[in-house]
Amino acid sequence: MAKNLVIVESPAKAKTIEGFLGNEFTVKSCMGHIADLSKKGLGVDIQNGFIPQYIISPEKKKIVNELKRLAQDSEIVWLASDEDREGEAIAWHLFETLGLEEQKTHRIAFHEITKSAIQEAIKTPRQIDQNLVNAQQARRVLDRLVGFELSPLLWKKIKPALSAGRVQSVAVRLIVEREEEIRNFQSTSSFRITGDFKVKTGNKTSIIRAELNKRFQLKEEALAFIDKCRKAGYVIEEVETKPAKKSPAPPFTTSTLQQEASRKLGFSVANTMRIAQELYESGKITYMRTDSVNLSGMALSMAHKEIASSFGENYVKIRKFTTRTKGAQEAHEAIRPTFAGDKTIEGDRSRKRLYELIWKRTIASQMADAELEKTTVTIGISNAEEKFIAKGEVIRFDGFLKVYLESKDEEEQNGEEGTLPPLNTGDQPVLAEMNAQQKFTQQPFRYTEATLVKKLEELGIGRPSTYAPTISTIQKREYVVKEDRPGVSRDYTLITLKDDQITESIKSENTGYEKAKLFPTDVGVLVNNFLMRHFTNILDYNFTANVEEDFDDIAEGKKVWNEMIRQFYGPFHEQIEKTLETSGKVSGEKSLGKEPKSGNNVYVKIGRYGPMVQIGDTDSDTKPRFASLKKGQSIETISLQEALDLFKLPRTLGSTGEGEEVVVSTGRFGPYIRYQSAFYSLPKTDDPLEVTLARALEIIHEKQQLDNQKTLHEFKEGTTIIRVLNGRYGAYISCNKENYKIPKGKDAKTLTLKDCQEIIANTEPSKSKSKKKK
DNA sequence: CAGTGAGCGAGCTTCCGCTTGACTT
Repeated sequence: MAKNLVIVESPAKAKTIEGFLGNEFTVKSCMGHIADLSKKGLGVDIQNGFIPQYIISPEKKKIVNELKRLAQDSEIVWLASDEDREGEAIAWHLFETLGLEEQKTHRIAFHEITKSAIQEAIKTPRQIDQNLVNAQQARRVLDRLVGFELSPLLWKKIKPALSAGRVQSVAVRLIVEREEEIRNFQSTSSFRITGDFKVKTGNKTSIIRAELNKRFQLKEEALAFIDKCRKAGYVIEEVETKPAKKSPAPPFTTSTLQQEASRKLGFSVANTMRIAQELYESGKITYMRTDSVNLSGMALSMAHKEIASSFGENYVKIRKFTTRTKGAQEAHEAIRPTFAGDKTIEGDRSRKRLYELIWKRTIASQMADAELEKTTVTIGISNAEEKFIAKGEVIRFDGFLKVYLESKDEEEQNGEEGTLPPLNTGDQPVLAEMNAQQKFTQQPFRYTEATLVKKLEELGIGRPSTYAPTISTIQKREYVVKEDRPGVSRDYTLITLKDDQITESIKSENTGYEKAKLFPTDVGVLVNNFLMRHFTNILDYNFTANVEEDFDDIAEGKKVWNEMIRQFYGPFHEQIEKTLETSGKVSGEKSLGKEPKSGNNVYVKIGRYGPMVQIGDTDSDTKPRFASLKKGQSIETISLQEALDLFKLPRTLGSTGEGEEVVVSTGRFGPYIRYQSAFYSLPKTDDPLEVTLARALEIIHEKQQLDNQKTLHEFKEGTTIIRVLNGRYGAYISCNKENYKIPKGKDAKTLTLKDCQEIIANTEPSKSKSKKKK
């Protein structure tokens, strides 16, 4: 038995470190937090100084028991969780839970997984920093109080199973407000003038494109200008050449990796994290949940060597990047390849692509600046004040551009500049063509998952480990949806001057096309409005930044943690109580008009199961009728006619010879046909409002035939039916809605009734997802 | 996997931040 037990957070890390330390050391991982607040009630004793009620997380019990056993047999236990707030709390929970003794416990930390860093850490152990632990307790308790008091309020006032929290509610707010900006956006247009000029250099003629330094609001102004230009001459008044340089972006953090993988590879943030995890576990990259842009000395020298040997020493420039992110804790290195010499790796396509992205970004970050030459040419017009400006760019030294250039988000994009031929002041270019194109101002951009992460990080909200889960939570709660939306065609005016002829034409362009963008739902808007009205302070974009300052004070011992919580909780809880009393149920109800044939009122609102239409009032003699809105419909935009159309289902199509009714309706999973108490999904090509009895029977027949192919055997035994079915993972036995695996060595095709009964008697039914709850 | 929406009320839902499970219907 080793004399020393080292506990780190991640198993992959444990494996690496074990190799660095001698056989006197056993290295184990605790897999993150081992204890958390109890989920029964608030998990916080509010009456007695907000004392947290911790329990060992059920899924960690096994690990804790093993660590307990190992700790008892060790002379020294080294708590090597990350050096940040959460890591300190993990160390403290380990200390408490494993029943460690102070003399035999050392707290150590390292920011990079290298042999020297770890040996250095072992030489400088310290005690657990209780102030830092208290800062974490304050963070944890605050989040619990906010989440577990706001959410139940929403259940009472809006609908069940909703949620709210310090992070997710702000994420939803950003999306709701962006959508409002877009709805209120008024597009204006102006005319942009470009001129294509013929220039002679030596005996070669080339064309350069220049843009007028003025835009015209009105078509008439643009026309008048162009008309004037028919008689004009042009002269190059100035050629200005300036050197410029471009520098590489810093190495990846979690947030920038998610952004760049989204822009360059089209990955969702969850996908990026899943693949990065695989790369980490197989030892290809360093830890993927980090807010640091720092690279270890070893990484820098590896990068140096790689760049020098691939591109030459003049391409090397070792740089130290500093983090500017709010609240960064920098417990890890930046995300980088473990071995800079591995340009690529084995593995599937997306793993390879993500790895290469990380490799390029890391290498480029240690390469020389690119040196450019920017040229601006000013062309004067003989009969007008305005000037045409042509811009060009030449790369004199490519530097890091040889490897990698960071992509830009939509809002940052502007036109690329090409090269210009050599030009001289006094040259007289000849106009080949001039265009005035009507340009519209661009509406604000909707968030993608990745640009939302970027925004959250700017606001200091959320952590590398929570960006991806937060994005999926707000989608799971159906506050926002990620969707593609087709664009609309828009006409614009184009005026062209060519061969002394002015022509005017109307062209059309596609605008507003959206791919994988985040849109708020009706429920998202309603919940946001409710929270904004009653809990403005929690939804404030600066709320997190403000409480983080308090946490910092606690960490430095300048504030008492539960005193800070008490000051927050008093007014917060009062606001909860007040809202419970004063606010009625909120449904976002909107009147659409009246149903023509009955004269009853038609409403749209949020009900228990989401957005719905209601015909008739609840206090009238007849019961109102209800129908859910379809996917893609919204309270905001639905018309009276669309609302009434929702009541055309269910439709009875008719009956078959056996007197069984065929009914078409729509459910949670789309339109379906019901016949003999069985369900048949309607193909997308069929409209449930139009489908005929004949067509429905055809669909039923097709499905039945498909099922027959699926069924290998069918045995009837009294009332129970035993089937041998072909599933996605091979053949299995189905009986009384339970499924049974067929043992290896038996051929499904030759199974008899007796065989099946034996299998059923001897095997546990497979767990089905639908009934894992007690 | 598929009918819901008034009322009655039991019993359920929920936070953020650390980390990887599991074995497929």
